Amino acid sequence: MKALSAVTVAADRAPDAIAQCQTVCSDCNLRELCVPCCGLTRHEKDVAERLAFHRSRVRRGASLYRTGDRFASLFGVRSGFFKKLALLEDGRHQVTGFKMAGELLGMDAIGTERHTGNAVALENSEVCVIPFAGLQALAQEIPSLQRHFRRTMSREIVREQGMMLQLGTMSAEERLALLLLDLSRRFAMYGYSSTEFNLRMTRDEMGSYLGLKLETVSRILSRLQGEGLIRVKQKFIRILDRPRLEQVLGRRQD
Amino acid sequence: MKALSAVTVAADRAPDAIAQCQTVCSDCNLRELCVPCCGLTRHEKDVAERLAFHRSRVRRGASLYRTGDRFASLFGVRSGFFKKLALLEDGRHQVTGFKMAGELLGMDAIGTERHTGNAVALENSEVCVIPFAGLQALAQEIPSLQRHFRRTMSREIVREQGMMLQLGTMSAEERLALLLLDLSRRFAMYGYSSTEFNLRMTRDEMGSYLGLKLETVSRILSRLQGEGLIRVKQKFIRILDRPRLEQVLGRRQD
DNA sequence: CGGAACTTTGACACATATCAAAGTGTGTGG
DNA sequence: CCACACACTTTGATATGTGTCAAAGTTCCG
Repeated sequence: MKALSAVTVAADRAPDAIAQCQTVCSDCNLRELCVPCCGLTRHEKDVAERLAFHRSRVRRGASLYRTGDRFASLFGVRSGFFKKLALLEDGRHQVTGFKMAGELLGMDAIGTERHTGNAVALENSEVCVIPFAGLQALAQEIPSLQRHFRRTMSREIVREQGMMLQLGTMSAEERLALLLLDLSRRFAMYGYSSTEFNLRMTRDEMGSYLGLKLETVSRILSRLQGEGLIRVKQKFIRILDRPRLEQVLGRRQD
Repeated sequence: MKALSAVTVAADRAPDAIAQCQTVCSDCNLRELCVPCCGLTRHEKDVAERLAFHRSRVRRGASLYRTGDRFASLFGVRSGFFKKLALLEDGRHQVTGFKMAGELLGMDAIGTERHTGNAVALENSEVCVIPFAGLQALAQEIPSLQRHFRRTMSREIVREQGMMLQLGTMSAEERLALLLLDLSRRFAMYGYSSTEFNLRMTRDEMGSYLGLKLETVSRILSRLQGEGLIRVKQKFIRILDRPRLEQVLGRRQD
């Protein structure tokens, strides 16, 4: 895959795997989501030495992986922004999620042999490639890692399923509020501002994710701005009145 | 849990676990979905002897498990019909799927410690209780079982996610066609008629699953009947023109 | 037989999609 | 550096699908 051909920067300054891993993870914003390096004891970290990591750049518009690709690695997003796509049988496709720096990509494929969707960079990005075979071998020896990993994976599945479930019963306004608050929370979690951020996706991509047309997305954003809940200027979003934005989600009692 | 208190019939005629398991599985319609008993070699079956199975009845309207219940067992549906429910934070709930004889229930909880949803019997049913701890121990020793199990689980997740994904972009008519064809396919898979069957769920439950109101479900069924695609009489469904019903799903080209 | 639960159908309201056109921003090549 | 093309966004007018409310019909079961 072209996107993964770039020489890793980390390899230059860190000749052996563990040093590299430490370099990667110490100043890395993957935090608790970085499965192999966090929550391990000294000894376990030694064992982790066997895992070979490397970084890789993905240019805007390039795919990190595609539907049907053999599943070999997980990807930690070090910087940048991705969308996940599902291809429907009839050739159309739908955005199934967004991933930002600090989050893991590729878990959709665990259990199957192949990736079940595409991951496309929405801006020039950098990922940490985590070979799954090595990770699994490691997990055999370190039960805490096994647990951590299973928990992360299932949380991911529950979160995404819950999201999709809810979307089915929500109005367009509720969907937008949910997306904005979700992005806000995640930006905050990884150390960015929770009240101002730039959307990396287009209205069309938001709509695809939320099950709305791009015009509807645009209209609702304008409406939320008109009501003083947010400020919108193209891709820039500022949350002006979080409580009321949360109320949009809260006021559904049937 | 009340629902699981019934004395197992199988235990009476089969004193030891393996004999019981064979009894259960040989005339059981779980087929390839019955994780522990299928695809095992002679030796592996011996190992499987350790797994204690039992059967249990669940009366119409009773819960097999509830949200938050400690996850201890998987359930193979031997006979009957279940709906799965998700409880949304605001107290409302939504049908997330239906399970018929031959299918597995409880996989939603794997990875977490607790069940993430309810399973309610829509008619008097019988399940095969599969203790997960034993299953997992067994899987440690039998790699093929491990694989089989992971594959079954991930297929389940992919199928359900795909379903929910698609629903988001479909019209009411497409949703109904999808549900009818899905049920038809599954009835056929387990040896029942694929062209005539009785729905076990109400219009309201179909609607909850499909993201539609019960009146809409009723109207669409009437419309499909008017067009000669199906015959509807209350809960009875006969598929009259499968090709055209499939076309309802196929004619979505954007 | 009577009541409860479920289903069907109609009239109407409303949210979102569709179609169309103008506006804004961005990158590229001259 | 400008100009042009292209991609994306906004807004309006209108169409359409589904929800809502209401009432009558059906089936089931005590």
